Amino acid sequence: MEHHKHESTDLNHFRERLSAHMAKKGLRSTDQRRLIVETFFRAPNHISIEELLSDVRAQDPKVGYATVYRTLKLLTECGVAFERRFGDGLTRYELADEEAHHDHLICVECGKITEFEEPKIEALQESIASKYGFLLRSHKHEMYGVCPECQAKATRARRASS
Amino acid sequence: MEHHKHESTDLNHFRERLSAHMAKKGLRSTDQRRLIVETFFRAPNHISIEELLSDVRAQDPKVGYATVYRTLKLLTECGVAFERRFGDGLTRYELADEEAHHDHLICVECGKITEFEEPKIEALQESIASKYGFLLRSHKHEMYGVCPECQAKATRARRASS
DNA sequence: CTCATTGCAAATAATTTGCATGTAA
DNA sequence: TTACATGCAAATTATTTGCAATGAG
Repeated sequence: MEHHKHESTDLNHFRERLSAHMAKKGLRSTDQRRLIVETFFRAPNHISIEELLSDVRAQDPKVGYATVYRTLKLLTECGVAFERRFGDGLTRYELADEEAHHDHLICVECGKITEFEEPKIEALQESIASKYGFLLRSHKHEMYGVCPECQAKATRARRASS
Repeated sequence: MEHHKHESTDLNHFRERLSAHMAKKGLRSTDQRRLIVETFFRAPNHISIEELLSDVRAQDPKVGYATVYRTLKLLTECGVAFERRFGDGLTRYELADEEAHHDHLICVECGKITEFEEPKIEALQESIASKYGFLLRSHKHEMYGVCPECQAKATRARRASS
């Protein structure tokens, strides 16, 4: 069940946000940037630089590492992408889709990432932030545990060894 | 308001958890390990390896980088410490104090970290985990925003420039 | 005695940067 | 034509590892 992030998302909104940011900063639209951005939009969620680079190189083998890093930093700065760091040592990126905001359940055994949404938590967050006088910009909520499959696997292993 | 993590915490509980883990794995108790562990217990929360190393070296200048890394990894493995990665590129450690569990509000301007606790969110997390069949181990909940001081600063700056 | 541990330095890994060359605007 | 952008390789940063010497049990 590979899921792609654009299914229900208005990408033009993000394209415009990026153009606005680039215009304001006097940055230029290049073949590489367009390719990287559109590839990112089409990619599965939580993509790493490595994975994205290899998708990009499938279309244009000459694109360099640094350009992907620089472009993703650009997307992060203008609020089109979020950086995420789960337990493995790499940074992953996702579309900054505030509307359909989701958080993450991460299996500590197999690394599988499950997304969830809980409006009640979102509401509580706002009330906590205002209690401390914070102006909320974004958040990260990650829950670590053992997924059903790995629990079953562990049970089976225990049974076999006894 | 520097606050230290041992004020209300039963450190012996953690010392025992560590000994048990070390006994089970046949690991040895050395001067360096004891020094690093006790220094960590006394340190302010969210300490980085660098900071911890410098505290440790104030007591014994010969202790090496690698030993601190190795010892903190040990503490993490046996559930005495948690690793945390906020926005800056370094790993910070905190006591795995599940009882007085707190989450974090991080100021995106000045980096200040404020801790908060919200039992209602903890409860909701359990219900979400069980909905997906996950066995919950731990979680991270970080909210990013602008702290009251930085909001005031921004307002002042705006006023000055107009 | 034996094998884990240490400190050091070298090795990795992820990310960033300097620079000569290319190219939007 | 004028900066900004690119690709490459070298530099940086955080962390890990190999190894000879040390020390715990």
